[in-house]
Amino acid sequence: MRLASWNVNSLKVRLPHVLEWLAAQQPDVLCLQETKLEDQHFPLAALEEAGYQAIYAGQKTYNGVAILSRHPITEIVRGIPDWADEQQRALSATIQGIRIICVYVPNGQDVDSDKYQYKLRWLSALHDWLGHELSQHQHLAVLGDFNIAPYDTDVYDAAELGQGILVSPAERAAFSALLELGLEDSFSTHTNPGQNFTWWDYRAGAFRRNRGLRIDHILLSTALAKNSSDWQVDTNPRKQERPSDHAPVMVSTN
DNA sequence: ATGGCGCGCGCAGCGCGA
Repeated sequence: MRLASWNVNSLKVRLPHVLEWLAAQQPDVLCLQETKLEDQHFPLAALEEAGYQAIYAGQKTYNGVAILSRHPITEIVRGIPDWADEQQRALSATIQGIRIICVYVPNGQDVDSDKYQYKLRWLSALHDWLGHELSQHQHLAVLGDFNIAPYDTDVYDAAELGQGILVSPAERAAFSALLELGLEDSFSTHTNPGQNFTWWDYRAGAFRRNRGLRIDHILLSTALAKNSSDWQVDTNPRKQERPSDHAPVMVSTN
């Protein structure tokens, strides 16, 4: 199974890129974030034409997540169970025996903001939920935009970013706590040392200068990680006209 | 070099992302 994740920053605008990427890479599963579409506007027909089933939890203007799959999708759950959240940031389902969890972790805006506190609460709720899910599903994958760069090697300039959002100690501790549940960061498992960014600011030529961050992740349960291989980030979509600011990431499992 | 880009909304300019 090839599992992938991509923050598309508007599925309406990025649909041609998504269709092109699906045709080129043929993932079994693609988790999307920031679809920014209400469910009645989801481009289901075009994706089905491309050979993908889809489930989605969207809202107007902001957020929104979806899971595309070439295989049957069952046990669909919207949001984090028993945790009230008006923002559409989580969607899960079982595909080919793998529990797939698609997440769009809040950005946080600034460490002094209410949005940052919401981000930490959201991560805590995610932690508790994943603990339960891991007790139910041996083969589990969490894919998405985590808005956390786990290590200084995951940022273009650690000194410049300081202890702001995306790299603050509390966010990194929350990320580590997810791994301690029994999840492996598939990047760490398979990639040689070096920078493999997944996001670059639209401004100031950040992509051209490779001033990016690694904030999109694929976490695999121990049993699933054992037979996984080939973590990749595909920077080709980021080079196109009107790209998403994120690049898709993917990993293979058996 | 976070004032600089790109998105949605909605028709001007703002909130937001990371």
